[in-house]
Amino acid sequence: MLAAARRHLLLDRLARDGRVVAKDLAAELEVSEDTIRRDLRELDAEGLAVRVYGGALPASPAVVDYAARASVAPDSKSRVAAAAARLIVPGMTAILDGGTTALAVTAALPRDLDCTIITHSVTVAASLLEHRADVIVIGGTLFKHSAVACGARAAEGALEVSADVFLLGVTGVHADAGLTTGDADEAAMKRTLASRSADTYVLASEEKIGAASRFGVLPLTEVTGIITDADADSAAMRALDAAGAALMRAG
Amino acid sequence: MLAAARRHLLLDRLARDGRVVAKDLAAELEVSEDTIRRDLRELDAEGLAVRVYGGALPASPAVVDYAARASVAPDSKSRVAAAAARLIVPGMTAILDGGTTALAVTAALPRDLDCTIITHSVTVAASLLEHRADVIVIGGTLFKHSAVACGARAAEGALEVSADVFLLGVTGVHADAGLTTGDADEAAMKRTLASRSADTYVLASEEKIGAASRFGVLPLTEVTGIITDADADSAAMRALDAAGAALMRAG
DNA sequence: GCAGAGTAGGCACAAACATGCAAGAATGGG
DNA sequence: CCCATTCTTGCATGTTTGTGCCTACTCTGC
Repeated sequence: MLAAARRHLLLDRLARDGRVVAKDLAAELEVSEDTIRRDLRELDAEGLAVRVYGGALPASPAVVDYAARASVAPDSKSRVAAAAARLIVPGMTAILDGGTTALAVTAALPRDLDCTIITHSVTVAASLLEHRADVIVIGGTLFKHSAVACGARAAEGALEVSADVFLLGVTGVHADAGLTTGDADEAAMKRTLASRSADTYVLASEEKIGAASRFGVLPLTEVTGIITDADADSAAMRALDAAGAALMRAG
Repeated sequence: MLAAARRHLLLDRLARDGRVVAKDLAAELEVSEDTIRRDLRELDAEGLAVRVYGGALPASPAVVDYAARASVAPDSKSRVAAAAARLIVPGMTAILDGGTTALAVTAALPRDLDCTIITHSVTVAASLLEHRADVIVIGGTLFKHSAVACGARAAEGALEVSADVFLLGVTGVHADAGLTTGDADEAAMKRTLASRSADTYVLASEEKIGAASRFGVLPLTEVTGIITDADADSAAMRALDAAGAALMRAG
């Protein structure tokens, strides 16, 4: 194997796996670890990778985190996100809400999926840069707490789009209070987005079930489904079920 | 798992969950608690986390990026960015372009500065989340290469704003070709933004001087100033000076 | 102020490392 | 076509780094 081709492969692996282990690659390419180490040292010198003890990491920290996340046991948030990501199929147009669970959806979304994602969250948009999906950003005044565009201009922008599915993030899913969040403006924005989509699914990781915040977004029965991995036998889940919520099992 | 990747993961968890418990992470990553504790101790020493009894908490963001900045020599880009950031004074409304140099401006901007920043870049908007500044995002179709909103909707959004100063990023600053960039749509967007601002300054780090790209943005003489730290005696800089460009020394 | 969890420092071992060297392959001029 | 030069690779070397375990100490909640 040519040395240059090997370097190229190392960079490929860095991009794909988010890391390279000198020992493993040496075994795989049937060269000595010294050779791999030398390659990595040079890639580091060129700024294309970062040499670390045991191998190398990509020069871009974002890729590292992506890979690190994928290598550990998924928590409630990522299980819900993975289930939600499966709802987005090729050719579809989806609206993605802001918040950490929506961000987890972008991480769970296949990078080569051909679809259109509409979002009012700058962090969600930024994390979709590495994806093939078309991204449409809804602008407006940035609400710092959850990194989403809000206000009159954002609401106006939301009215100009429409989608097949809306993945809605909330802070509380409660049998009596319904779907709630912590900010009035944000609640209005979420309502507007829901009205622009054929279907709406709620991203409800464990800690949201049974919780309620100050501002109502929608009644439980106004959404297509509530994606959660909370224990179906818990009191809060039974209450939701009794209230007519369309609970969907994640993971 | 590579030790360096584990550190990354710890930082990621700190950012996501707001805390790290040594015992839990040791179990999750299948290493001893000692190892996690050592990692946390080092992150603390680097100022990237704060060690507490039982685990660690995130360091204040201000300290974190001070630590990050201190570890690298300021390059041309950050010198230009620092000079540009000084143009933004309290009470001002500034438009920030996309690109890595504009991103460096956000890093150079004091976190407690009271101002309004308008941007069509999602990465710039995301990095302003920790700042006191009001942020207005211009939405539209995301142009992945430079992480900015482009297209008809973005142009429309740009026409609705106005500002005191526009910090313009380009890929080429050339005596004959003027200010240029690599995409036609982006060039048009930059022109529109310039028309909405009283003053326009160009972020021209070293490597841009004397370079030219395919699409023209503006003639050299149409901007208020060109901020650069390139050698004033170089041929390219002399040519720019002769062409009537208002060169401003950075650093 | 006591019990139990958490911690730092020391120790030992294994893995990973840089370095120098020599053999072999590729390259380039004569 | 051949010889000199350069580049690459693998190996042996002594060194450094990361890790787990142990012990003595410290912190926290009751």
